Amino acid sequence: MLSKKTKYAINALVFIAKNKKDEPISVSRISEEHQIPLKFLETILTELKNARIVNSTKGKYGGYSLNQTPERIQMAKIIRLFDGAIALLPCVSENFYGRCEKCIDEETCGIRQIAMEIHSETVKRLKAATLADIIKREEKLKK
Amino acid sequence: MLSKKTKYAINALVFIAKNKKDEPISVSRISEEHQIPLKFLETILTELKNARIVNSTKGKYGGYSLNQTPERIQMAKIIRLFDGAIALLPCVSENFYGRCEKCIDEETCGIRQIAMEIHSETVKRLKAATLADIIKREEKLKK
DNA sequence: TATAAAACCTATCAGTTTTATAGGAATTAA
DNA sequence: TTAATTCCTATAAAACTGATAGGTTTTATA
Repeated sequence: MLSKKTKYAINALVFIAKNKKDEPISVSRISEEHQIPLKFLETILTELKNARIVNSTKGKYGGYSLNQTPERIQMAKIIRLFDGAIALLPCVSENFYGRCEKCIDEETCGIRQIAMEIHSETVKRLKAATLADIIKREEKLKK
Repeated sequence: MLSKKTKYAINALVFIAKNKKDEPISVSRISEEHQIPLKFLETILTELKNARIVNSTKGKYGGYSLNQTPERIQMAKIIRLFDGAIALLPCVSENFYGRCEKCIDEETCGIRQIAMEIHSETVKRLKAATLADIIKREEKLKK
């Protein structure tokens, strides 16, 4: 399951992306709109900023805006940033590889093979799921 | 990521299933073979027993054996037993449904639609992944 | 130049979950 | 009777999650 942090991050990004004027959006604005605790959301946006997904404008009338086009912001990246590995097992993870505890032989592990297949399928979909894609889906669903 | 509990459970089940003679297998035997803490493994097998996946024989020379054929024991079930929902979001879970916090409209949520697609694909694979399937895969990989 | 609204910084913390450990009671084959 | 086992109940350390607290710094604008 995705953590609240990841879900809040996705909601915030969708909210920022939907804003057509190119003025930055403040944390307090997103916080009110989505009922996300202000201070918690602040740390989330700081992480997104450190990952160069958004950038910030300081001072009055400041806030956050996207640092990449919505087409380039993939859910795979957001999830990895906040929740870590997407894989079911560390031994099939691309970005957070690790051996399983007490694994006898990775090469002949049956459950590993299954995890690999699920992983590649899931990652493929989470890379296709960009901010732009999500917004397009929502527009379609609203009709 | 799967919890250690789930991984230990799968390892234990594979070990029990591989045993051809139909004598039960003791927890201590699995614990030694797989380096899993004895008492921890005990609680895992108790849960598997409560879920009617294995059954137990008490007393000397007792232990655990499968309560279903390896063809009927699906990884989906084991994972749900120890880790809960397979889905990325509670709102697309079959067995552990719940609304997302602060969700405005489930029907028009874009990330939900993506989570649904990933969920159905993943569950399909985790249902096909039976104990028998895993063992067959391992035999193939050993060649 | 004062003010208000914002990001930025650092620290803390409560609750839950995960991963165990401890010590025995009951059961059963030999 | 003994040894090996499951079964039962309680406890606990460590890590993680979700959040709060109290400011400092920056900047647009009246």
